[in-house]
Amino acid sequence: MTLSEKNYAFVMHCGEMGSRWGFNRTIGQMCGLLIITKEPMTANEIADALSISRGNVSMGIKELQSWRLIKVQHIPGDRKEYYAPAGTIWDMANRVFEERKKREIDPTLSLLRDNIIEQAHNDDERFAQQQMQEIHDLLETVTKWSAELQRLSPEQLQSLMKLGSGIGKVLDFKDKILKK
Amino acid sequence: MTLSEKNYAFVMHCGEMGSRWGFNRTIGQMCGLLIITKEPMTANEIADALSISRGNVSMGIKELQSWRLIKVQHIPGDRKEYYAPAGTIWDMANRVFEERKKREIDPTLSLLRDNIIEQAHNDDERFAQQQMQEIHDLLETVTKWSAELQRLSPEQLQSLMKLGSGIGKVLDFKDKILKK
DNA sequence: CATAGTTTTCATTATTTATTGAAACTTAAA
DNA sequence: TTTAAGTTTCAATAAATAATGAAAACTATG
Repeated sequence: MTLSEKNYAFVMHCGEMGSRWGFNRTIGQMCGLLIITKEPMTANEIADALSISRGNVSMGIKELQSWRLIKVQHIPGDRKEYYAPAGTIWDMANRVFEERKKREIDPTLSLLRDNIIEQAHNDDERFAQQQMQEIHDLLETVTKWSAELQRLSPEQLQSLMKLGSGIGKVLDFKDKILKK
Repeated sequence: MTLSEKNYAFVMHCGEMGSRWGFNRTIGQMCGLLIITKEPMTANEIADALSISRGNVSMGIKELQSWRLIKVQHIPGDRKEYYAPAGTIWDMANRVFEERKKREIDPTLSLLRDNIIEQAHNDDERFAQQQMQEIHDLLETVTKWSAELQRLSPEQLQSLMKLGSGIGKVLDFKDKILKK
């Protein structure tokens, strides 16, 4: 199978973006390719479609699996492994978020806590600690919130998403109610 | 000035993370260094503190300025330029968000729109377009929301942040009100 | 307008990261 | 148990990215 011009452009774009989302170009391309391809693909088909080596595909698959972005499927009477996206677009976006949180935010929070609990010895250290505290609080808020969003039911989520500029109004509303 | 062990660890960590947030290791270190240093620093001080070349610092400064993360200050009677973070931690986080949106999401949205408006010629293209449409909608929602958050007053923002698990309740509440 | 302090540029070099492909490994079926 | 279809590994190589530092370009000041 050969990609149409538009689809090719999309896959290449995923490559460019991929490197900004935590994996490298090739892996981004693989991900994009699997997303726009209706049928699951074999490793060789992926290699052909992207003109990359079989070994490279194998490594990419391993990586995409570690991000829980693709799943393996089997076809009866066929020994090859077929790969497909592991869920909807929304699922995948969530996975990338979760995974990046695990790889970036969590270690950072841990380092910040280590630094903050220590007694500051002088003014410079005191200032540095204040700053780290701010970063820490910000990251913790983000963490709490992302966990919160994932806990919402799909209906609530949709409701929230549609809210848009209404969010401010709802907040004001809530405050008014609470004051009573 | 030489960094304390803890502060050094923080700066190095910023370096590691920096590469995941859109800039390279050195630039991440520079950013971290400026954040935990109370007084604005000269380019030479930065170079010394991080043991990197003067030229490298110059390039890093340019990059950090393009992200609007640092500002220049002058001291009367001193020809050197002094650099400091451009705003609070929250401001900086916002900038990184905005800037990444501009560099990653916007071009992606544009490419997706180009592909979606085109008439699909066959089933494969039709499927690909559906998927792209989903990505498009997701990204647009994210975009709308981030714009929304930036429009909130600091008080509203804080109120929202404190809401935490209350968000579900407020949503349900809102729905109930609307139904009446 | 010459100078000295300072910053920027950019060709070269160093480092890091990604890719290849042949060999090793795995496994279902004969 | 052997075979062959398929997958993975990893040392070698290629490609991309970052860092250096000397030279060029600025720019306040006398």
